[in-house]
Amino acid sequence: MYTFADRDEESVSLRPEATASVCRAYIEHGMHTLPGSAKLYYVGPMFRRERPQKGRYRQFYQIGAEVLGASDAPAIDAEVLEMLLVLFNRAGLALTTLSINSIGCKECRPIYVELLREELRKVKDALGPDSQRRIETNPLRVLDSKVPEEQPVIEKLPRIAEHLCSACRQHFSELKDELNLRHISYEENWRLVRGLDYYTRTTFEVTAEGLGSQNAVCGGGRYDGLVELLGGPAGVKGIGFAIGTDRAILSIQDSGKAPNPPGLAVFVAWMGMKAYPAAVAIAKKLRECGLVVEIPAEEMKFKKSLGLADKLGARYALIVGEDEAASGVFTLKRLADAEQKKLSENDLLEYLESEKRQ
RNA sequence: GUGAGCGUAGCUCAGCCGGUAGAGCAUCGGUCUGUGGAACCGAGGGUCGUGGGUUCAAAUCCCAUCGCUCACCCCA
Repeated sequence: MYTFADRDEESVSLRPEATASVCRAYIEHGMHTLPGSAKLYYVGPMFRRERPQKGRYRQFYQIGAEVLGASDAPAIDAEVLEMLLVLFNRAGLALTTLSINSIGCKECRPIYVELLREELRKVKDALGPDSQRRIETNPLRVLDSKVPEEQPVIEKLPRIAEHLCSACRQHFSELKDELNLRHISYEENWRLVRGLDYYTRTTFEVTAEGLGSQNAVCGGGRYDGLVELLGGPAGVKGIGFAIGTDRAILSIQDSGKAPNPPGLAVFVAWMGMKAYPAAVAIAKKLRECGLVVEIPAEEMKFKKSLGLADKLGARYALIVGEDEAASGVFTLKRLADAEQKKLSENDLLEYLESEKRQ
């Protein structure tokens, strides 16, 4: 979290994420009295202080969703993941991998963490300085070390899946059943952890291609203890995710599947000042139909006009010369295949209206 | 916070051991006065990130500074 003093010496902090904020809103608005689980989402800018790198900016954007309520049914976790993957799919974010893990609860995790710490101490000499430090501060973090030399050592460490209590073990097992029910493919990653104590059980992450070393586009998990920790009612469970919007966009762009923005539909190629009034009039009517229209502000040579229409990526050129202005019959040219037809104003509007829907 | 790399035309970049800045693409005009994409010809566009230093002379060498990129750290 980035905290600093502003001009009035007031201490200001920039929010690094929104889950806690959502929990506070849940508490403040008494949402535990709402029927069923509260299903919430947010979109907004967040801030971090670290040096920027690819897909990791000091001001970044997150899209998040949270489910809060009395139930911690595995089906809720699975539904959250289902929604997330549907969203990615619709957005054209392909080649993603969903990793899941369970990090236990306040009963079983501390026991595992101690065990892990003891095992880490035995192999301390094989680890780098960062990991050595983390043995005491946050042993779980050693698991996501990227140092190549440490990998064989880490692979031999005790795994949390083998040390979950029976309730957590069952929850994780049921989660996998629920995911299968929804035909969601995933891989288990026993090294996927969260650093803070209020995180429980399910953790997950979605990674995508084209992002360098920062390849997670979404992270999330269960945080059954957080609402109570923040002063809310006991027994409220929660799960949610946050999408790194900047990274998701980078990955979509990289895959070349970005949807095309609505392009220029009609370029009004007019010739001669006698045709100009008719051109302006029809351009206005086309715009009223919701079409994106470009009309040159100054007279230009006809060849140049069509050339400009092409360069601007217009789908159609509407030709308005003296003949058209006099007869009221326009010439519409489709630029992709050079096919053109003559249409009265009404026919033109009708034709473009039907084209628009395709 | 740590490490590495990079700032030259709108974009991508070249510019060897210092000698007053270049290409491709893009833009604009012409060949071409009612039918686009091509080709050819021509034009415009730069305090070489900024400040200082060395030198007869600095885009080039030195120092500082700002910005950007990638990675580490961190990841609530």
